[in-house]
Amino acid sequence: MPRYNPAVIEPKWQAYWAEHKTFAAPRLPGDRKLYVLDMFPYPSGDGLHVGHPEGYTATDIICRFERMRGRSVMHPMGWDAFGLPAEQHAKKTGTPPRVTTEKNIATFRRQLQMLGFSYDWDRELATTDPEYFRWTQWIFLVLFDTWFDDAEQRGRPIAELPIPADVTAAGAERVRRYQDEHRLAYQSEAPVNWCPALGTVLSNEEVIGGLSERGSHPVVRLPLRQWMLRITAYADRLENDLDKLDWSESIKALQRNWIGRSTGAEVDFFIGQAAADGQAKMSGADVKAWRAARSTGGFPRSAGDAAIRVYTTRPDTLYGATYMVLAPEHPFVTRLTRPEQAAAVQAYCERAARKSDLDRTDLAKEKTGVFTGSFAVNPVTSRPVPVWVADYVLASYGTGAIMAVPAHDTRDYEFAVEYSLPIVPVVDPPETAGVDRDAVLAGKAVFTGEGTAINSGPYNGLPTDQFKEKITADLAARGQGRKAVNYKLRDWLFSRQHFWGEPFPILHELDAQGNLTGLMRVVPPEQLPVDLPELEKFQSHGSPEPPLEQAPPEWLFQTIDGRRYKRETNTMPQWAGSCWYYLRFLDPRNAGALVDRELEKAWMPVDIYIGGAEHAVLHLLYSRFWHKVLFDRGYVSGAEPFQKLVNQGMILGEMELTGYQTADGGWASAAEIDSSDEGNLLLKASGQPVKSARVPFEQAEKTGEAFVLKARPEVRLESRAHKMSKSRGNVVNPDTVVREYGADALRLYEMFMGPLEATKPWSMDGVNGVRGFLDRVWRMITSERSEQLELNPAVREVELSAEQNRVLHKTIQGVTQDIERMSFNTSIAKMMEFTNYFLKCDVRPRAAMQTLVLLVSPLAPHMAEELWQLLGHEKTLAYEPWPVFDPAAIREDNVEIPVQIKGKLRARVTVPLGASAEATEQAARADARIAELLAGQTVVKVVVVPGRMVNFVTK
RNA sequence: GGCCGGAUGGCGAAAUUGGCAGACGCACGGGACUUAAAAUCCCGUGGAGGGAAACCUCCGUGCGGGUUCGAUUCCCGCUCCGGCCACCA
Repeated sequence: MPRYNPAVIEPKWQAYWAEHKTFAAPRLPGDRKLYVLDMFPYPSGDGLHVGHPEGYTATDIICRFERMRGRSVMHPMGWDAFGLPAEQHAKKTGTPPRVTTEKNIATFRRQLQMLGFSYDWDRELATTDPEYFRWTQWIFLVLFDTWFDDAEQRGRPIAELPIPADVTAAGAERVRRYQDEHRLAYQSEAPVNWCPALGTVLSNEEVIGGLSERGSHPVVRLPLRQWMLRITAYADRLENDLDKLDWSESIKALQRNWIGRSTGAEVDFFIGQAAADGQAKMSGADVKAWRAARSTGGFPRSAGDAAIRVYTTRPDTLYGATYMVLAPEHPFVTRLTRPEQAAAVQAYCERAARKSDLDRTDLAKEKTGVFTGSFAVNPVTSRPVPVWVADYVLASYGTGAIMAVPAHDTRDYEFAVEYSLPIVPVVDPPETAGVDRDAVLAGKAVFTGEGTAINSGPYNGLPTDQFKEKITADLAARGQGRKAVNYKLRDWLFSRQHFWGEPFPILHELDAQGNLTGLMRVVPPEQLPVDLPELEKFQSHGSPEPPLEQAPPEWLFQTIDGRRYKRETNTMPQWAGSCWYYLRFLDPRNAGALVDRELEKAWMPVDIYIGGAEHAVLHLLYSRFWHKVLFDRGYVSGAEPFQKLVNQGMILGEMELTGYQTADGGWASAAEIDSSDEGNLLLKASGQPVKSARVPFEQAEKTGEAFVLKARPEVRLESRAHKMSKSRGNVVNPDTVVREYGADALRLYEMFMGPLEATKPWSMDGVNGVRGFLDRVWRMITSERSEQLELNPAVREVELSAEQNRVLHKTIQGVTQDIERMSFNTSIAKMMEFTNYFLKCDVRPRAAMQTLVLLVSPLAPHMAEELWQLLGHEKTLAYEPWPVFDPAAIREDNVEIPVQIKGKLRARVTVPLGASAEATEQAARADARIAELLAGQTVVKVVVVPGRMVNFVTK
């Protein structure tokens, strides 16, 4: 019985494609271009995972399909190759990261080529290649040279930044510093997670509960000079432009959520100069004077020393603000702390400083805080409100200070209960709110929804939304507040204390003593790339400084025009290289520009981008940000890089039995475990098999002749799939699958499992099933009798019967539509139906076989090429025209339609295609069974959808 | 807690605009071929009931309501599962 032999056929065609450069993309596309991009992988030491080929197969099918439909296709692949694992491996073994990386890339390349993807391998790139990261550094220089013009909402060259007169007057150095403060790439002190025991800086994800993920060593937070990118400047555009993109609403929602735009108001609470000095309570005269100054002077850029500025989304609850909270890092904390509270406040702030953000959120349940001893004035009630310090207020959001409204904010309520602070309800919940209204009005419960204003002076009776508008305007008129917008999005911390990343093209000026002056200069673009130096050792050096501090002096120091400079020793994060790789693919060897403008204009944007949902936020947001900067500066022609985005679902491990109950409701017992095959027990009960319930041997013990399940019989029969993980031992290796079933089977199976975007479990039996389909196609077309490969004698040069023609054209139509909709699982089902039908035909017209080979070729290209050759063609089928279906061939003369009585199916009748509603109804009434059932009934109504169904409604 | 997604046979799933629920595949059962097994081919396979049989009846798309001649599909209210974010004022 001949079976398709992938071990021979697949390498043969892979070699053919490589030799003929079958899938080389044209430099410039024709008038119908298609740029199809996969999220390029990080080449880890574990090799390819079965999750990778899922998205890659989907894009490959689209590319092969569209090439056959005459489109110019760009389909490249590369490596996101910087990353910490190679550096950690270097620390352990001394193997340089570049060596490890190249080895891993070689493995990934081999595995991807083994799967027969139609990449243009001449465009392969790696982010770690100096000729690549030269342009990553170049883009950093663009960011460094750009400021964001709020009025025009776009990035502009730093040379166009207006300099205030007082800055100009202060001299050239002051001007440079002013410019530095406005660049999209700027420096700032930011805390890092320093682990002294490991001698390294850790990412937030590597710190769990204040201890390192590896080894559980203490981690401390240290401020360090870091590079930041001003992504917040682009927050509005990043949010608004989502509307133009063909992305799923869920991914858009994820990005919107991350950007986290909210509108509300900023409000100033008077504290007075005296209070600010921690000396005495403010006087009524101070308040009056401050108010008078504000009502004529307007709302200043900053609150000044005499007021605490807060941000709130609920200005309508201002009358219920009974206390205030400052974040422990708030600059006013020290000044507002009275001597008698100083010890407590200082202790609290020190404790908070040691906690990471994660720790703070872990303790979300228990609110802690400490009173400063000072008071501020509620701007509308004029009552003094106590000022507290608590770590449930974050320094990094809003103004780092809040007005607390315990009646209408859950966190404030918890805090107020804990510290017995007054709770004043100011929103009357509507009847429909589903809360205990009396409790809310008594200050015994919290209500966070909208309602009607109470206890709010002149605003009483206003609904929440009107109240917000009115009070914001009133505060603005008095110079005590203004409308404000806030974002959860923070500026992007862009530097890492790692070796294996892109060096920054920045030099820091040194003074005569060798200290940083704070001034810097860029490495000019023509001197890029700044390559990584050779490092002697990768051992930890016991300081939070970056590894590049250990670089040889000739790399580290430079003298230019008589001044000494030290290189920046931080490196860029892994996101940097992946932010713009889609541009480089278009022109990968260009030594004069990151991408030729004509090529960029011709190929961009990416038409289809497929990858995992784990990059739904960060990578896609960062890429869009960089692209917008490049767009503002005129280097790319569009504002968005990825027009259509599809997220493939996760592939889980095989289903595992977690408990069992027999089909008839009884319990399986050891005696009823009937047979076993490799690695599994097959459960039987009451003579009936428990449908496909397989128990891995590890869950059962053999005692004598019987098997005893370790699982307990009172547990229901349940099976469940889990994420693939090394620790669970359920990771499927693509090499094994290809060796056993072939690349075409792996590709086909991953597409047949279910919808691309769904999460779905792996099943080796399923792989075997689609392999069976490939064998059936093979047998349908090739000879079963001869040793030599030849056409099956049933395949003959004959006309198709009308029925065969109908099956053929229905298949063409269905497969074409399904691939267009990316519904690959159903397209495969339709080809299976075709094969099931034609295998039963004693004569299989050659034309039909040839068409099927073309239809299956995007999914199973190796076998298709082999069959195509057998059918007498010399060249690859990669550019054969895609089959077109003939509507006339599909049309049937008669249609069978269901006849219902009161919505229940009672009969089927056959009517001519295009029969009128009357004719259809007559045909239905003429049916013997329907006539019988309708006899003596009163038909109230007849619903006829011609060609679809008939429904008689009786009384 | 917030946002998003999902729930259909023993399992993965299909049903494109509200119109014959379960295509296709797996698993399982029966049969053919075979000394035997594998492979292959044929038949059956949502549940319950009735019938010698052809067939027939009822129930059935997580739960409870609603709209409709008709709901897996639309609306309202829940339950459970998964993902992401999470003291964002």
